[in-house]
Amino acid sequence: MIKIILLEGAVHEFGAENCGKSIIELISSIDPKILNRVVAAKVDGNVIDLRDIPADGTTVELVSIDSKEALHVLRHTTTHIMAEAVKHLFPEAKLTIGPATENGYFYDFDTPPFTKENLADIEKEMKRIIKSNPRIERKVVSREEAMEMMKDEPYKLELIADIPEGERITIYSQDDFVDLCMGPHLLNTKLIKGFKLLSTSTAYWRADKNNASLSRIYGTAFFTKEECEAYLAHLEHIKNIDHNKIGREMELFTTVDVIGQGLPLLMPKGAKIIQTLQRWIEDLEDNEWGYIRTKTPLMAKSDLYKISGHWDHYKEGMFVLGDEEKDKEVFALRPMTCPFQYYVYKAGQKSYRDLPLRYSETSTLFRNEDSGEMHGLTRVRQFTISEGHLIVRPDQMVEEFKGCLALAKHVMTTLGLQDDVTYVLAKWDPENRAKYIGEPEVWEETQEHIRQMLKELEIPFIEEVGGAAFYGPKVDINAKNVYGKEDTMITVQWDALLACQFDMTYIDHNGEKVRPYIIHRTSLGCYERTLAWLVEKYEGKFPTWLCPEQVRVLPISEKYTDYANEVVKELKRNGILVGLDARSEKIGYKIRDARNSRVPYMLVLGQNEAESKTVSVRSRYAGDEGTKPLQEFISAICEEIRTKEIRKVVVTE
RNA sequence: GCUGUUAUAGCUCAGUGGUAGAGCACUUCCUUGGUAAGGAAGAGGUCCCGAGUUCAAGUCUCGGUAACAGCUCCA
Repeated sequence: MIKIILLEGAVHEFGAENCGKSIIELISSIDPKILNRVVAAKVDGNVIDLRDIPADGTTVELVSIDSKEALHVLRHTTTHIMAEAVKHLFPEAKLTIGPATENGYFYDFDTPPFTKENLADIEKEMKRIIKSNPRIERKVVSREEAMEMMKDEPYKLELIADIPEGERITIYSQDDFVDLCMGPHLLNTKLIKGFKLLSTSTAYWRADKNNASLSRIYGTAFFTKEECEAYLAHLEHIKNIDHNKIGREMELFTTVDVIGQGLPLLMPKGAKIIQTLQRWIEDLEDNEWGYIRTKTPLMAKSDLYKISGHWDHYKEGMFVLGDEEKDKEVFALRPMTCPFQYYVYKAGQKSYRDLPLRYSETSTLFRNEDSGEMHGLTRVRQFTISEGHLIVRPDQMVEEFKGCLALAKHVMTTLGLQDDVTYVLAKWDPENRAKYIGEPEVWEETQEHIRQMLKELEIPFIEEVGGAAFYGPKVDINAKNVYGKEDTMITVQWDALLACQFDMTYIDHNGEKVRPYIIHRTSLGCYERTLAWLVEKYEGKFPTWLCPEQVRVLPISEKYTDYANEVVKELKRNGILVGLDARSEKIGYKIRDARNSRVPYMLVLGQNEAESKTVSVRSRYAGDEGTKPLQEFISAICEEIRTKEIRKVVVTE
């Protein structure tokens, strides 16, 4: 017996006499029209092809065109259509792989890079193919048959050779196009209503840079033209909130070719925001979370890095000053702060009573990234992090680690980013023990401790096998940028090992020298990267406490410059970051400029205000807020800054 | 690091071998009491850097630098 669950939930049962029929045939016997709204099927949660023949006893669920899985199938089929079009226009191009992705699909070809014009031609050919509505066929074949069919496609032959013995091999085809593929695919192309080729690039075969460089085409597809257009509009929108674009427009940072790659210059506004963040973090750590501050050198002799292991394993990533052959001493700019803080610890004998010691430093680091890696403020060669090392007794480890997570959560929440991050418990890989030091039981126990802490702090998290450092598991807090690319913002790492490497000890209550444990952690992570993230999160409209300009004073004409100056002085006296626009243009210009600068409050001053000592407030949160006494406005904004309030931007303009 | 695209005024860009351009911004003057744009005049350019081809290079060729996209990498 085979059960088919229809879209509306009704269950159809087929007797044994129907075994051997494909899902298409089974559905057609109920009502052929169902096929217009179904693109695949699911058995035990696995998406399968409608051409498949369900085994006796199977329950088959249909996948409607409204589902996420359906979009995946649609895109997978679209990429095959694209490959067919490429084959028509570039018969010498060799096929490799072409999967659907989160937002679309790509296909890699071994052929010279495509140009923009090529893309337009390919798109045209795809339209022609889709219009002709070819039937998409599937064949289950033997390995030999597959190799015969793919004999002119060396990459496909390589893939066939990798298919495990006994696994089913399927070939999909439409028109003259034949491709090795697991499917599932649409039955024909008439459901492809909206599609677009987005960009070209190159990629390595099997993601290995030693392999051939392939030409990739990215595209996307939807079941309706409207959805496709909406997605393209969305792409256009995110381009306009990319920190690398608006961060420059807002004059937060800039780059200069003669200064170098990955070395952005923070301009006054960007520097102000980072200063606000830094003062907040330093005070928070020192006054409320028990940290003590260090200030250690930005460079050291090679000797230090030889002890830490960086000289042997990370020299390529460091800026080395001097020539090992010629110079007596060679220095390198620091890529991390760990050993510097360890030597602060080692500068005196420590008792178990001294621990935990929570060292923190606003630390500038230098990493010589490969030239293609730099991006805006998120991937740079010089950056500053809130780096800390907690030297603790083993029995304090859990509590202190939990404290670091709680601090990280507090920081995220204050910035309004708590819901935008993914907490990742990066674990060891028991299958790859050579990569890690320590006993399996200790790893499992430590990981369970961390799991427990995250649960107690009510932090949702995912677990990732193999992401741990060689010395211990860690929690990474990751965030996605506007394009969906993930970066680590904050990390808290468990380290029961490095104290030995640096010969760090304390005297325990028996009077014996023992090894402390170490927690490597950041509370806000990299300031530059955080700024980038805030820009994208708030589209440049930061919470008031972070704004480099919190209020702009706009006299309605030059007659009120004196009163404006008075207001500016009073705001400054209250610690408010204020700008004055005393140009002689019409007020409309001034308001436009303040809005473009994303200033949260504007005070529009005219005769009535000057006489009655009030201000007309216009804010990005509520539009025109009316006229109020100056002191009332000051108290309100000071309170907003003090509490670091995050107000929702109301679009009134 | 790899592949591709790009680099012209503060910004966005036009300019396919023959006198350096537009819009916005800027400066000055006039105008202006209200929410995306009043008028006039003016200033502003080693056309990224270096070499080559040419009678002649912003334009063609080569090398470098930087920005962007993707890949790879991120101890």
